[in-house]
Amino acid sequence: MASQIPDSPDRPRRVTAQMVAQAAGVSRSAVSRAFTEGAYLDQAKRDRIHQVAAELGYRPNALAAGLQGGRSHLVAIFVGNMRSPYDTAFVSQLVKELNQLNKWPILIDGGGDRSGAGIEEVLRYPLDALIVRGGSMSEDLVARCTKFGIPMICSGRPVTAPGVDNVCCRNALGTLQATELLLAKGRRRFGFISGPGSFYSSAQRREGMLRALQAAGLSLVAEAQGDYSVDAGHETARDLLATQNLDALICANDAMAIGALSAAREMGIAVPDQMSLVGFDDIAMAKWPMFRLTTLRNPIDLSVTRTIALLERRLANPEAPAKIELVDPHLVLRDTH
Amino acid sequence: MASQIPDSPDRPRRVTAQMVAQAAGVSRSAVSRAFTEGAYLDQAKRDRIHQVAAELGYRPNALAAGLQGGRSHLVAIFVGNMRSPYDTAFVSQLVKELNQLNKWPILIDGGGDRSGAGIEEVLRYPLDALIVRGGSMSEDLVARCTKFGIPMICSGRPVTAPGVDNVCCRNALGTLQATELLLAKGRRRFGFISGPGSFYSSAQRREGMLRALQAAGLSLVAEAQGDYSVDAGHETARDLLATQNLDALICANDAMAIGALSAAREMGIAVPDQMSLVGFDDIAMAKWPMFRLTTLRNPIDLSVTRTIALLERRLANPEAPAKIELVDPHLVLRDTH
DNA sequence: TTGTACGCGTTATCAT
DNA sequence: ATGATAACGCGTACAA
Repeated sequence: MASQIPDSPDRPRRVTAQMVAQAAGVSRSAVSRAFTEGAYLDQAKRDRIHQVAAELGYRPNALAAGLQGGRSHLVAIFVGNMRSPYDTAFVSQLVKELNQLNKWPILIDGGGDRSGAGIEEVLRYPLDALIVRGGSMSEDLVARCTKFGIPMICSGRPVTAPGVDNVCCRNALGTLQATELLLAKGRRRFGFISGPGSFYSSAQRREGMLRALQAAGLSLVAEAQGDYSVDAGHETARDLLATQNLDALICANDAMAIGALSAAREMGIAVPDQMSLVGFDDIAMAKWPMFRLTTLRNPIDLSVTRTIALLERRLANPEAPAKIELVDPHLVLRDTH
Repeated sequence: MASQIPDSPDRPRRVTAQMVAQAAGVSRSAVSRAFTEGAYLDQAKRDRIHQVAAELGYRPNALAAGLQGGRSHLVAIFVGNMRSPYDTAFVSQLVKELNQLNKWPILIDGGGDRSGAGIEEVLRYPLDALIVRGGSMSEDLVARCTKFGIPMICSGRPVTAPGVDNVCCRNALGTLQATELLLAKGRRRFGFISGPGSFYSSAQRREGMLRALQAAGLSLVAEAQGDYSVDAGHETARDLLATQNLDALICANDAMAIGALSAAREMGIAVPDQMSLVGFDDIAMAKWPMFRLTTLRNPIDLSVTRTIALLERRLANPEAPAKIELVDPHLVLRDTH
């Protein structure tokens, strides 16, 4: 069939419901109904419309649909650090599950200075929700979102504002258990490599270890600070191990633990014979044959599932009270403890 | 009268230009102009409007703005494999640069079976562009995009369709150079670990190595196939090295090379003394102290820069002829060659 | 410089 | 079951 050439030759305009209606000899409303689940429409007419729409390549314009009243199906994801293996894995999983829900994730890199401006701009879209993974958001930005009635779900660092849902790992519980395990193995001289001072997860994980040590009447022998990267773990561990005689080293995350493991090997410190080494997160690398890192699993699947559940719950009932989902880490015993 | 809305009882509605206009005692178009760069408006009035807008928390609705005529500022990114370190790093960089351009990236996971459906749904938004990173797209999907006038820019596997721009690495050149280097070092018994048969990059990289070998009057001693993952590299290398006596092993990507390196060490094969090992991509892990992998840098910064440049060029001139940007890999000599 | 009026493409309401 | 019509919120040509 001879397809009609669009009116404007300059640019290929989008096919609209109007054009489909004209081509199929029906009204605009009929076309709209043909694409609306459960709308009253003669089956034959619906089929004809679908066929014509397919020929013309018509799809309802999501911008117009979102404007009209319902949901935009747009969900922003604010990612604290797109270079972190854990955050990356988390976001990958989250994107996949959102796609399956017909929600379309807009990514915002929370790394640079422009991250605040980024959120600000994305808030111009009527988002179905905003998901925050790690990083930190300013108070008034949070207030703005809740004021707009945009559901906010935070993973990692809990945000205690009215109407904000949270998914959070019991960080302290994890390191407490790990420390108890190492104490039971006879370890006494503990070191810790922390993340940046502002990191909630790092502070919590340190806290758990200290509690276990205190209960055993011990205190931390040595401590250093990194930036959650492998390189930082490598460098700080080398400094630490050069001056201190440790028999247990706990790192605030896996990346630094892997760097520390590498440093220990280079320095001829046998792991785990001479020293125990434990990380946190259980990122994919942790189980690679050359590392086989003993660590605490910070379960991504579960966290994402909970995040999605909170999202659906809040979309169904915007007035529901804020909820905080706590996720338990658990020990994964491999070859470094 | 008392028409109850079942779903949303008292959802806080967005602040509109109309409300700002009323609060500031001006017309609605004045508000619109106040937020439009270079529009005629009295400075005092503009200031007052901005102040009132800030108080009320007003931002122009991007959905309505996009619908009205101009660009939506939405860019979809189709990611072939969100678990691949290279693709992940590429996407991170791309997201960052798009954010800086005030373009908002919608991520589509190309991994699962639903990836086609995902693109189909996202096409309901009037996208400014579609960026494809790796993976493969069906012919008619490509045709649909170009028919809609949605600029398409592909990175990795070139798509030869009218109006589709490409950024592509000279894969064969890289492995050719690497092979020549190893030949010059006296290596003669070459092995190759390839990626999935459908991977364009893997086939090209294999091709470059074969050309160099052929020029030296040699042929490939052994070959195996993995899936671009570290585990696959580890397993296939172990099988390969158990049965073959190689003095050079080239892997189609870094992840598999790192797995192979680990396997070689476990088997007591000294790298690089007994055997040379070369990867491809130069992902962040390649330079970690425990690997220090000799590899071919597939420059992400440059590829992303080129991708962005192609995007801007096409937005400025939709009728421009399709362009393919070739990016040169280059040898990064570390400790495994 | 400013206000009025129209169109963007859709869905929902209301009569038929 | 179906067609006309009213929002949705914005940018802007046009008139003043």
